[in-house]
Amino acid sequence: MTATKKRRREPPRSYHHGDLRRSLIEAALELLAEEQNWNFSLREVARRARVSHNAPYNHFADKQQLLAAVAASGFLTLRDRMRRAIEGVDRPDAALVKTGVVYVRFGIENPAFYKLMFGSVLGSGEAERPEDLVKAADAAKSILTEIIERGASSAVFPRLRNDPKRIQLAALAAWSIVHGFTMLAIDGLADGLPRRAFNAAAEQVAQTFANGLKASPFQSENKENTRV
Amino acid sequence: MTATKKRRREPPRSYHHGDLRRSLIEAALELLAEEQNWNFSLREVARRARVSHNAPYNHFADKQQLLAAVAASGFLTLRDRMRRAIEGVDRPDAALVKTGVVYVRFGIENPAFYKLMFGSVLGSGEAERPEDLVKAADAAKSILTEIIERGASSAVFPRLRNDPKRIQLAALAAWSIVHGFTMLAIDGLADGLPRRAFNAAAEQVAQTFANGLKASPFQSENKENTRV
DNA sequence: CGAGAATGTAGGCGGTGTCAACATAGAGGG
DNA sequence: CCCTCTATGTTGACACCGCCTACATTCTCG
Repeated sequence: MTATKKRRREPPRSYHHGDLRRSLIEAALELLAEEQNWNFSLREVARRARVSHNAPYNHFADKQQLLAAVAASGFLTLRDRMRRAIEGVDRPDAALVKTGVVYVRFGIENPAFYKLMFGSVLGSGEAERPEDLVKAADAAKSILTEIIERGASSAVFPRLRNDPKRIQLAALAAWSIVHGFTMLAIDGLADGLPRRAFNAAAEQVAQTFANGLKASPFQSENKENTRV
Repeated sequence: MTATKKRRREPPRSYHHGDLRRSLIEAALELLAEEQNWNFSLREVARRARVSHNAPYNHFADKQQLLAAVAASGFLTLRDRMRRAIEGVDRPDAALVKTGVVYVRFGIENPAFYKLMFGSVLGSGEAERPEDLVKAADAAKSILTEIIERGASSAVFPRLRNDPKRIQLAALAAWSIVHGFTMLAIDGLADGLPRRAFNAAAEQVAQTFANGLKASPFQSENKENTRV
């Protein structure tokens, strides 16, 4: 163990690498940031990690698995950022807004990374999706869910009044709008905006959503005005 | 011209193909549907079109451009479906809901296709994005915008009261929530749902959104409760 | 300390994207 | 009507890729 730690701080000399798995993920992240897509070759990743073109196969079954690991790491850092953003924020509505803003900003600042997180999942009918990735995504989602649960049980979001089904739907809707907005912003399809006003717009979107949950349940037409 | 038409209905015999560009797009669509991803090779596309592996380069600068053309075609058929869904529907709120439902269904039924539409756009800082693709996406968006404009000018969506900025934002928010919901549904991240209830959930989401626009502007806290 | 599991390297195979050189077909002016 | 020009296909080649098998080195732990 001490040997491993040592190897990680001095330039990896020896035959064995120490923590190649992590290095590969980091190299992939570099390439992702540089080229803004994930068409880079697995061999190039290996080169960056100063390792033969076949070494990665000891850690990942194929390229797809590497990308999935990168994606998973993305969900985890996103979760951490959201978590840090709401430290010490007590009011659930304020927390929800902060979370949304941080989320959108993360996506806009790391467009390729963000797209990879959702894009690499594809193909997978359902089961092919690596468990780590699903877990990481759930971890990120759970931040939203927790906030909404908190608001529901403390009467800040009276519309949800502790109905677990409504809470789930509210979380899903929250994620939907924030995710959709982020994707459109990344793709430059949000033309209506003054180009630099993304932060403000993101805050408005998040704010509006929170307000929707705060409003007391009054509407008549549809019994399911639970969220949005 | 008549010669061209003839060649398109009998098995393409001659040296020249007639409408290879379209054939390539169709072949790519087939592969996309079969493999549920766009990792198929350009050469395979050429094979399906019964053409040498280099013929595509007479119509597309590279593989990316082919994919972009496929994506553009996707936006156009999506637009058509939405348009057909609201034929004869007069009330803007009802039209908005129908549009949303059709949109989500399209995404869920053609997950890889839908993801390609948004996924292939990447990399492009802004200008690399082929103009055709941008146009097609705008054409799809314009359906939403038109409905919302109609509702705004006919007082069905009083919150927007003909403020063009609010209308733009409302359209963007509408697209955001529908797009986000679709993506999450595709990725199976909408666990809260009974698995088959997507249609119902989609309708609820759309309905709620429309309701949000219909409600009269009453909220106090934030002057910008324009949408959602 | 010695065997076996982990983890690395070397080399090869079929396939890929793209380029360059050449072939054929259709269109339009002499 | 022919003859050239251009659009569109074809063939061949190159470097590179993903992934496989075989082999080498190191680590672990009984």
